Amino acid sequence: MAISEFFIRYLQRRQELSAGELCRLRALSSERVEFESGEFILSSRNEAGRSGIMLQGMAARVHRNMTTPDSRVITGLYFAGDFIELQGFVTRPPDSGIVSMGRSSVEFVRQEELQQVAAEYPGLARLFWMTTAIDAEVLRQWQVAATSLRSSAHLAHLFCELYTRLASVGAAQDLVLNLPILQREVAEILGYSAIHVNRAARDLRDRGLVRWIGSEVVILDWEGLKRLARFDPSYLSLVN
Amino acid sequence: MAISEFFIRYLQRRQELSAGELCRLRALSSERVEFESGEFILSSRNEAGRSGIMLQGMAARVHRNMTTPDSRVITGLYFAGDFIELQGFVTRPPDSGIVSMGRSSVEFVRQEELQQVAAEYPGLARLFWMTTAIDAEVLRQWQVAATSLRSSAHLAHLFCELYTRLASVGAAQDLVLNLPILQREVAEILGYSAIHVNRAARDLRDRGLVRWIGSEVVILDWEGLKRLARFDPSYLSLVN
DNA sequence: CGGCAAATTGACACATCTCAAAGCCTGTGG
DNA sequence: CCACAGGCTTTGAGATGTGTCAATTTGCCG
Repeated sequence: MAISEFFIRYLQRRQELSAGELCRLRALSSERVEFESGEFILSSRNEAGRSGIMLQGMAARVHRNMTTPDSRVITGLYFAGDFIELQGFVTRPPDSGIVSMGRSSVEFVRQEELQQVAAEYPGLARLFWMTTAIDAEVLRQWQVAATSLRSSAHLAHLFCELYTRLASVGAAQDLVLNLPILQREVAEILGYSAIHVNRAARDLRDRGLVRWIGSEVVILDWEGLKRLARFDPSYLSLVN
Repeated sequence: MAISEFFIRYLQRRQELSAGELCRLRALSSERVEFESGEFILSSRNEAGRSGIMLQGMAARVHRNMTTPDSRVITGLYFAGDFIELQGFVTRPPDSGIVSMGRSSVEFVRQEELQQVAAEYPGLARLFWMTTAIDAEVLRQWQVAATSLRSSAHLAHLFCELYTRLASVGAAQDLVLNLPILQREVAEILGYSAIHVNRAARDLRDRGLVRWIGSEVVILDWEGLKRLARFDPSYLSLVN
């Protein structure tokens, strides 16, 4: 199947594409796959040598906790338009991978073919490379937030980032997010226990900033939330 | 000045280079600069549009703490052979940058020229891109360690990583590291207070694992240190 | 209605931070 | 060679943040 316009539209969030580049991208062959909640989208082995682009839904990069192997650590989140495992040249431990959070739909491209496109169009190579760099920059900001903010301010920062990212691709609006994610999974992102996430969420509720019921998160006071989280979206490198 | 053989040797740690690639790399022009302890190697503005390769010494990527602006957060360390600010397409806040830890020496290359080389040699483009991905992978592992390990085990993990990285480029041997770094700066890496780093260091000393005096760190029991830190070096993607 | 998983709350233990003080090292000036 | 000053390290005590365990409540789904 030909590659979807999603892919192209999301690339254009970051950089203008020439006519030749557009044409070459449209000639890529791809395969769309739907995933159920909790399924592995790409395992650490990445046997098929594939890269993926999120079309719908949400996915997380999970690692095994080093001391309690039954719990996990999440080091990245991916939404519509985000690349996943684009590179494929990093050796990863056998217990990390990309997991679908809720239902999701992913478009796969063979890595060889991407490398081929990158070789033909240096501008696209640069764009793919930039994607990896932005992913790393988001992680850096997570680390800065983790050491700078605690409890509810830290959770507020996550909500600010997620709303900004989702709104930028039209997957959220009017200060409402749909996050198919449990408190336990938020804990795996922030490095807290699930119970502490619950307390942080209660604090945001008590302050009248956020209402979080089930998978629906409603931001009641965007300015107040940003202020508490000291949120500055520039690290997301969004053009709009 | 022509580019140093350091650069080339360190690239070959990660991937074989063809004769053509070697030739093209040797034609790059570069400039070597020495830095004193604490000097900024690259500011967030990166005005000169330069990338750097560490030749000697140590550097850290620092960010401003979000709540206490006089303290910092360190999200990356760079040693001989490591690229710094290779990409240059990520917008960073004005308070982050690369700082020399102790004296260091850096080789600068103009980013345009690197992009040019990457456009001519897709294999090199892939290699540069891989460098960014490995940098991110190290940060992911830091995050996993930060949520999995505490206190002395966390510090032990840092020592294991640093010794492995430094030994792989010949900048450390016989279980001795020379780290021009204060306890306060280790705290900025691990996300602890300096006092807590001191207590963690005392614990490692009491266990007979590490002796850390001034800038000299001696690993007394490598196997024991690795066991405590649950260290697995595969995330560093080192070939040797 | 029953059953299960998740969310919520409380009590307590442990990890880590902050503040304060003392000890140590090193460079400087007499 | 000594005295001193300053910054770093070390240690202690108390405050705060966060984890664990247990119990209850809520919400969803059969």
